Amino acid sequence: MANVTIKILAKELGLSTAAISKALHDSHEISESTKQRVLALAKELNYIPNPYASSLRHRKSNTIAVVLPDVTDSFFSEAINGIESIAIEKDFHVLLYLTHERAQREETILKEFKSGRVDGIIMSISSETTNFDCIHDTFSKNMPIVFFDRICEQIDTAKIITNDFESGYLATRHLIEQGCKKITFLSNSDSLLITKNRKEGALKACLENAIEESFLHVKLDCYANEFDSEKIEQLLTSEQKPDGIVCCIEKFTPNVYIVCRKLGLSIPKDIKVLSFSNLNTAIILNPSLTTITQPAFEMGKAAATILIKSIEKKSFILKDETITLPSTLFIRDSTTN
Amino acid sequence: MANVTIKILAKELGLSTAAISKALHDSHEISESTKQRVLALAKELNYIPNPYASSLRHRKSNTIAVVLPDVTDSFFSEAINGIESIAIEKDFHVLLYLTHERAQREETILKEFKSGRVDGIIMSISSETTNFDCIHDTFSKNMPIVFFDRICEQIDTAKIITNDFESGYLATRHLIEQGCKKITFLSNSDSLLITKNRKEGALKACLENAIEESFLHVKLDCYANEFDSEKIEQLLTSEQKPDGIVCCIEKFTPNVYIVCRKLGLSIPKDIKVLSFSNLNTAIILNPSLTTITQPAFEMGKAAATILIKSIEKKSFILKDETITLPSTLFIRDSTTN
DNA sequence: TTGAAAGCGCTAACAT
DNA sequence: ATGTTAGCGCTTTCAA
Repeated sequence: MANVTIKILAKELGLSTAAISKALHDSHEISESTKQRVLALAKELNYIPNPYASSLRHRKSNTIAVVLPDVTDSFFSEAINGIESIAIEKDFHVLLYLTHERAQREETILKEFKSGRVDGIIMSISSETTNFDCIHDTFSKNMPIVFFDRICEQIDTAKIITNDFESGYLATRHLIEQGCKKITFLSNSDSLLITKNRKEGALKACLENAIEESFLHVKLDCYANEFDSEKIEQLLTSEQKPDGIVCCIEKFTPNVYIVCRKLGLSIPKDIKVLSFSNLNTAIILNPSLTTITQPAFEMGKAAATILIKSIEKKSFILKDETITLPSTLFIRDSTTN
Repeated sequence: MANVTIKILAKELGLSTAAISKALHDSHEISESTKQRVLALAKELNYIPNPYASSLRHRKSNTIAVVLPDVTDSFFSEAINGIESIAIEKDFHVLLYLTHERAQREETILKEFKSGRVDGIIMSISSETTNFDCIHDTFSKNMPIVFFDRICEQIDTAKIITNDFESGYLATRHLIEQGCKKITFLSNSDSLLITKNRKEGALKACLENAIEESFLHVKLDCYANEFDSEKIEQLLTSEQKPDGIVCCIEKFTPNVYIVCRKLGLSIPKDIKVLSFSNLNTAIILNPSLTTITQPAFEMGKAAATILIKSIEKKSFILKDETITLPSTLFIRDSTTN
């Protein structure tokens, strides 16, 4: 691979490597005629520049890292589409790293970025992450980071989020309007800001309707499926059995549906269920699932746009700035009578 | 970023850069005591090797490319998980490229790989791809490629697939056993081998039951949602209206369900539907969806394992070898009376 | 307009 | 056991 080098072109044309390099970059120092000759030969020999050689010189890799908890979540995979659409446009390459919701993995990944492998990072932190030293450390070493969705408040950089508090509020208010009096918030984390905000929003709706006494916050483990089922079953057979559930993450929905079926609980009659989700099967679930759908693609796009801008123009500095794109509540059968 | 270099360590310790390099690689040429000193300082100064410098020397990037049509498809996102699990283990990095089912994009992406940016490629070709010159070209330049699922027969390399013919056959036989007499195969491509094989399998089942006359092959455009809906509606209101549908790709399912609902067709009573899919919401659809589920994670794992082996040991040459992992038919309500 | 030379950071052959 | 040197492929002064 990559055998045709500038050196070869130079020898072939009786020019210096410097001249070739300049010609290839359309430098004004080089005459039109030589440029033509160089371009022609480059094309003929199928010259392709070695990206690592020029990375080494430039200290720029034209590569960004995308660090995510879970690529099978529809929100994240759509966000990747958004990121990729910009990367392609700006001629950037995308390294994908998955944390699988583990803080430990995240740390290892982030440390590696101090190597200069990437010019910037787009990330959504894991549900476990509580210590931000490592993130802060690589960020403070001049590595641009843009957070999206699961942001890290403590880092003074750009953040792309949705209106989580409001979404939690509207979702819960909707449940209450549909007659729910005992709301449970199925959470994926005790630490994530988005989860906290969604929960706070939910709680506000409960408070406004004086049903905060029965509000429950139940944390499930995103990566222990059977265990989750048990926990849901416990919940739904306990004294505190809710009549309305807000799932913080789409992954919980199948278990909730299945346990309800097993227990003979009808959705939405006995219990109403709603989830944050971007799944396009939501509409054909049984019953169709009311969702809060985030603008995943747009968020990815925004994150990539800002990140790449900050990489390309050093005058553009990532401010501690939060861009909020609104989510949409799609009301479907799982919450309506 | 990446400011601490071997040179700095060398100066600091009064050693040559060569000695540092060897010490860091635990060479037997270096005394234990200096190794200790070097390691200690490296740790203290937080030395992190520049990957591009060593890539340049070694002509090895420890990076693989994953080229996919669509990251939001549950099959592909699970496959990424499998690939990533091996990449992490073997200390490889993963560059993600999406073709969005466009041959043109695929070609551009593949050409770039001649630059030496990656040591190998894992790919699943687009539904449009009919010309393999470009793939062949980069493959013949000594770039290892492993195909999975949507393979390219013409290239003499390793391929990880599932038993597509058999799956198509079993799926269709199942439909016929459930009483279907007019089967339609909703296809995503006219060229993909997997699609052809699935269809052939389906046809075989029809032939065995003498209902091949009514067998239909309808191709939908993966990226034109409304258009697909129309086409499905046409199909379901035509003379040739099937009583059994095999979806080649999960993306078609929502439209099929929705159109059926719109037309007042009951699944499974009036029409039975089945799809190739890895969605874990299949079980809670209305009705729950019968699926052929491919071992996506394992396929990704297998592809990455083989690719990386061929990168690491030059003695291991990718043979034109096909590894077939079996899919599973999960029978659910969408096909049973 | 072109070339010579140095160097990005790391490594490997060949001294010492 | 350690150092010297050259070079991976490309870019960028600076000199011609």
